[in-house]
Amino acid sequence: MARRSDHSREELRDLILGAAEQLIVDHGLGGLSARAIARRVGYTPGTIYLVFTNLDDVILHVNARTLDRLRVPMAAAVAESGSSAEQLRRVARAYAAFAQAQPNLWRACFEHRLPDTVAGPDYIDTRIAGLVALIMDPLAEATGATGAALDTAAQALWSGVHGICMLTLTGKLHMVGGQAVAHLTDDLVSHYLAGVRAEAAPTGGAA
Amino acid sequence: MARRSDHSREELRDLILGAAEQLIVDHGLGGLSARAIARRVGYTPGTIYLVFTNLDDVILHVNARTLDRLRVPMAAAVAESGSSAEQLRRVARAYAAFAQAQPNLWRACFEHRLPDTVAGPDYIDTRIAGLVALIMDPLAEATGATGAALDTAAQALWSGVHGICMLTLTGKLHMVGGQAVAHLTDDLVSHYLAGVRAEAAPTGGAA
DNA sequence: GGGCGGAAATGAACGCCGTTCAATAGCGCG
DNA sequence: CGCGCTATTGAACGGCGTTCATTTCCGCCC
Repeated sequence: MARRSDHSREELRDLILGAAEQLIVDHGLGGLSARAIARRVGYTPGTIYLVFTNLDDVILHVNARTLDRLRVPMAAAVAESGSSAEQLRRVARAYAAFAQAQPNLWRACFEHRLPDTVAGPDYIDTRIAGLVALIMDPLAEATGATGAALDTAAQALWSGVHGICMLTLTGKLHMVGGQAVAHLTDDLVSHYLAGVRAEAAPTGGAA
Repeated sequence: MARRSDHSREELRDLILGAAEQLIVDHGLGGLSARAIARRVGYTPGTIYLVFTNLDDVILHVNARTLDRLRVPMAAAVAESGSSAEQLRRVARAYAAFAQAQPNLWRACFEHRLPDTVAGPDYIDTRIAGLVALIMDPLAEATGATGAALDTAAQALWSGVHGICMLTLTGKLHMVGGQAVAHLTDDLVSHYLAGVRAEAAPTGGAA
């Protein structure tokens, strides 16, 4: 044993992340373990700790990858032509579609909890902030909001769509008529935007 | 050892649930273990399995308790006088306030994942459905929606408020201006309702 | 070519976990 | 008083994250 550079440190890193990702895809976060990763890559558990500081570190890097992949369809949704409201509906649908297509990876991003004593790393914060940033321009255009009002709208709408995905995915939305996710996000985005606009151009009358 | 009926089965059940709840409150779901519960109640781990089928069973019963407690302020919020829109804003605030006051218990209800092969028990589904049912009447009144449209509105709004609570609590809402939870839920509820109403009484003009 | 320094990888170890179950210890009854 | 019954134990199994002394091999220098 003790092969020297069967794989470079970089290769080993990718190997481990790939194995971890596959384990999460197949069995969820709960199916991930250092020993399972090691088995998959043909090393021993100890080796993982030469490349990552601990399992949380591995998970966070898998999550970073996932957020990068999630960004692609979301960015595309904003890039396409259409009214700002349509763009926002499309982004929400893209988010929901990703969550449905890769439920275990998506959930890993939001269900993984690290010890209360340690803060999440910047490279995760940055990526999430980057996703939220995608909707700011269309949202400003669709609502006419600026400053703090725009921040509020972004947070409310983003959280709302996120909540729809989460509750739908985990089956914790117990209702008689279960609605399709895209239908729910469309409904939330459309009506929320209409509501903000209605407030901007206040009571009753035309113009 | 082997004390006979120091506690009745029923007392033991409550003892275990109380200990489990306190452990979750103090350290989150991750701080819960059969051994920790046993230590707290002065029994051995094996005893827990005489009363509950496994740890998941314990957690689910703690969650049922939590949902019962969550129901109280929510029901009070609907009972108070005020417009239906105000009632809905109050329910949302009550939900958010509970989530903030008991973050670990609230999160346990939604982050606990049982093996994919087994379905959640009815007594959880029933309780969640009961909570959602609280908002149906005011929502019907506030929006004028009925049937499937009402279901859609309930699911969208409920999920939205839930998402705000979850992302705020887990600190995964990465934005420059972090808004207070109550502000966000008020904003979402108000604007969503306004949007649905605006659609019902369609374009521009008065009446 | 031979040997050596240093680094890569191992694998055993620690203390935790959920869960099971034969063995035991104490109560209630005859 | 002693027996049977059952509530409870505690040891055991396999798995977990993590650490680190030990081993194994590579590349370099002589």
